[in-house]
This record gives sequence, C-alpha cells and structure tokens, in this order.
Amino acid sequence: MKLYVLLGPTAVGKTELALQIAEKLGSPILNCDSRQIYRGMEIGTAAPTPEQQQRVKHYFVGTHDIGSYYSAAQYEQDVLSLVRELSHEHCSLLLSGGSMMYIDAVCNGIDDIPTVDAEVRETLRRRLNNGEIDEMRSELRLLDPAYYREADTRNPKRVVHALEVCYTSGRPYSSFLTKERKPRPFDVVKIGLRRERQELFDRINQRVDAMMAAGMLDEVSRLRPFRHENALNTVGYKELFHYLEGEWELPFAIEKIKKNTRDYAKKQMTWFAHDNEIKWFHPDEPSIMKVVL
RNA sequence: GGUGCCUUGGAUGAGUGGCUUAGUCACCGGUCUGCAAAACCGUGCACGGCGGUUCGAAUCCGCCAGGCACCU
Repeated sequence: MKLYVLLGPTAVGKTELALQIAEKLGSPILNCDSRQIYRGMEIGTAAPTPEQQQRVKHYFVGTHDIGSYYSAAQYEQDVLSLVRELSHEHCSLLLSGGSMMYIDAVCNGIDDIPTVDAEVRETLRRRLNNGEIDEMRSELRLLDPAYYREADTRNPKRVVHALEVCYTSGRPYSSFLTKERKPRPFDVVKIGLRRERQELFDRINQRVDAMMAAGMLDEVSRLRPFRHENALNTVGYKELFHYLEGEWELPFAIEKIKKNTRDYAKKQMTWFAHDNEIKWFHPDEPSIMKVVL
C-alpha cells in the first residue's frame, strides 16, 4: 500500500495537479486542508469545485459544520480508517493539501492525548479572557515542570492546552508525549510543489482578486453570524468581518488578505523545509508524473 | 541672486551632545505533538556629503548638494 502525499504552500497549484495524479492512480483524493473540511467556506478556501469533485471523488471537503470541533488528531483517525476501507480496492492512494500538522498526523502520528473535557476547556478559556495567563503559567510550572521548561510559555495556546490536559487527566501533559513515530500500514511518498517566491506571491494576489470577483463577500456575509467560531478565524474571513463591522475599508481588508495569505505560505514553506522526505517539483515539470508510475 | 526652513533605515516617524538611538508598517528568519489558514518568537538595515569644535555628535559650527517656502 502506497500513500502519495501532494503538498505545498497555498496557491501553488495542488488542486489541479492532484486531479491529474489521482486519475493516473485511479485513486480518490483525500483532501488535507483544515478549512476546506468545513461547509460554506468554498470560495475563501479555494476548495475543489463541484466539477472537480465530479472528475475525482474527494474526501474531507465540506463535511463538517462551521461550529463543529475538529483537529489534527481527529483527522489522523478519520484518514486511517478511510485508508483501511479503501485499501481493499486500491493499492495506492492520494492525499493532497497544505495543512502541515494534518499531514504530519497522518504520516507520523500524533501522541494519544486524552480528549479534553469540555468544561475544563470552557473554564480555562474564560480564565484566559479574564487576563489570568500569568497564574495559569504558574500552575503549569507546578503541574508539569518538564513541559514548562521546554514550552514556549509566551504562547497562551500552548499554556492553555497543556493545562487542559493536566486538569482533564490528572497527569502532566508531557507524560503523554512520546515523540515516537507511529507505524503505518502504508508507505508514504511525499511530493512537494514549489514555485519561485515572486511567482507564488503573484498567484496569491491574483487568486484573492479572483475570489472577490467570485462572490467572496457574499459568502462571508452569510457566515457573519458565526464569525466567532474557530473555523472562521481564517485568512480571508477575519479580514472581511472587519470590513462588514465597519472597522476597515474594503481595499484595506483585501490588501490584508493578500498579505496574510503570503505570510501563511511562507510559514508552510518553513515547515516543509525541515522535511527531507519530500521530493520537490515545480508544478509544471513533466517529470512529476513519472514519480507516480 | 537673497533670506529662512528642511534632509534619519524599504516606508513612515520620534529623538537634540554620551548610556542598549524609539515606535509603527513592510521585508526577512524561526517555533510548532488535539480548534494550526491558529498562536507565538526573533533579526538586519539610518542619522545627505565633507570638514571642524569636543574626551565624545545624528544632536553644536562651517562649507557643499538636494528639497520646500518667501523676497528681489
């Protein structure tokens, strides 16, 4: 069993190439995008279109409600069980997307950490909003000194999550971290797409304009009642919410979307740069198709 | 031709003799094990040019260059 993983920064051209590769492999596409999972965000996340989904069967596109909880660990489980199912009729499958952590979760696994108790989560969230981050840091130092020493405690998300696990499980968060690579019932072949920076940035800027022309503002307006949901804390949506709230001018918001998308692409490239299992190609290179034969 | 004002890093913009010379934006680099298109962290780069005063000048003085304003 072989799992091909097509990855690369946003707007590099994964969607189109994925279709070609999938057709060649006779595989469906297991989408790997933490936002395209949600229903109703099609334009702003550049999700595969209905036509594209008709060409090749896609999984993990528009399957969840905006308000529902999802995570890399959940994705790991979902993909693994889907792969198990599909392996009866496929000897190779294609996973395609740019969500770095989701890719790692599938390829290497995430440690098993107890699911955080909803009440604990809510309590800590409230305390954080109350400005109690300093006390929470102190608590973490007591409950999990080992993690406290290594973690970036200036990042509230890290502190909160570690505490969530400590309080839910009654054990130090770090006691769940094995840092071991989980065995997989498939071989992974990572295909990375990259372009020269200027080329990629031009595509990003153009794509944002295209999204606006395609009705992005309507899509965002429709989602406005849900703007506090985590799924919508996403490039493209958060900026246009500022516009709809009357806080930003539209051209300013659009420039921000472009800038934040470029930043996101840079972060993706930084992350992928450490992964030496990736074979890199320019999307237009013909040799790329040979990799999957 | 004369007089006055101005000239700070990629942009903007404080600072008026000496301590690590801001801040903001942009650019660039990095972190990442359960909401990750999230969150967080970091770096570089300047005082128009030349000369002088001074222990020490972006800060004072002179000349030059460029810009702006006014005057003849």
